[in-house]
Amino acid sequence: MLNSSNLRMTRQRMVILEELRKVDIHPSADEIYAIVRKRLPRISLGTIYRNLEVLSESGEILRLDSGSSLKRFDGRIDRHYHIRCTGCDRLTDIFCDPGADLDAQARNFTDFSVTGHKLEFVGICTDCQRSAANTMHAPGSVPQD
Amino acid sequence: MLNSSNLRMTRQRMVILEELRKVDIHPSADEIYAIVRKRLPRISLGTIYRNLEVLSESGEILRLDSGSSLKRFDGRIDRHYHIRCTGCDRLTDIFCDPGADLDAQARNFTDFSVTGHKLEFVGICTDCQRSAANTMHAPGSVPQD
DNA sequence: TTTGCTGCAAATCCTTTGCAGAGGT
DNA sequence: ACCTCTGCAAAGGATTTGCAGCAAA
Repeated sequence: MLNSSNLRMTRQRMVILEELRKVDIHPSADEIYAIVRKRLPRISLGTIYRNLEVLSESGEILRLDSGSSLKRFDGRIDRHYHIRCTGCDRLTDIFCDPGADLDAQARNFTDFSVTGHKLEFVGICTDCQRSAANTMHAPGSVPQD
Repeated sequence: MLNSSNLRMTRQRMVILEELRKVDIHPSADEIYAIVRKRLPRISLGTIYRNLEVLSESGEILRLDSGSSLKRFDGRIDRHYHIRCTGCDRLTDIFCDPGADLDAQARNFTDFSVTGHKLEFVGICTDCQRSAANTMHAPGSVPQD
């Protein structure tokens, strides 16, 4: 999969990927650093970050807690969800409630005491749809799905 | 609501709350700083952060992108969700699929082109349930819900 | 041989904190 | 008056980046 671009499977990249596939603790970059250092004592944290970036870009691993890195705040405290635009990172309210019994369903699959969930939709806002259409296609052929 | 604790409604806190209720852009701390500074030019970023903390603790506003602040990585890329323990922040896989048509439902409530969603459950893991029980109750009376 | 990758260290970004004085209640 | 809150500035933690040498292909 890496071969597709001009990416190289270096020893460091290999070990990071192997170790990440071994564990189920969903480690942070720092934890991965600690784990990988047992096999490659001279690896640097920068290399860890750069490879996690490459590997998640190429789909070999998942980056959790994604979306924008900075916290956002909402003056509305009534129950609603959000949808984030992958183009401009804008966050918009969405007042649907598709997950009425999400928690109840989850309880069948875990021994956690389930107290709630966080659900955020991802999509492309109308502005970004428009500018993508203008840049890449003849106007009017807006990609819908 | 603030009156409940020994909290004071200062001018700064007031303005932050007012401005946050006016906008729908879900601003970051920095954006709130910029907005509020128009009315209170001498306010500091530290004050913004401290008040956002107080206001979200007391339920006046919502803090989005919550959970742990550091990114985590997953070597499994097959479709699955996660559940995070509010006690120890541990992240665990959960292989249920309650949201088969979440995206489809969301499409009825937005003009975004919906491409997906991020769903994370929240709960208390068995370890933390146990230690809470040991600390706060007689053993055996584990709080279930 | 080419050029992507590495280690190192400095830089950057976002957020938190210590302190002495200001201001709610 | 009491004690929380403020502005300021410095510290903190996580992540990114510039650079010269190294090593996949």
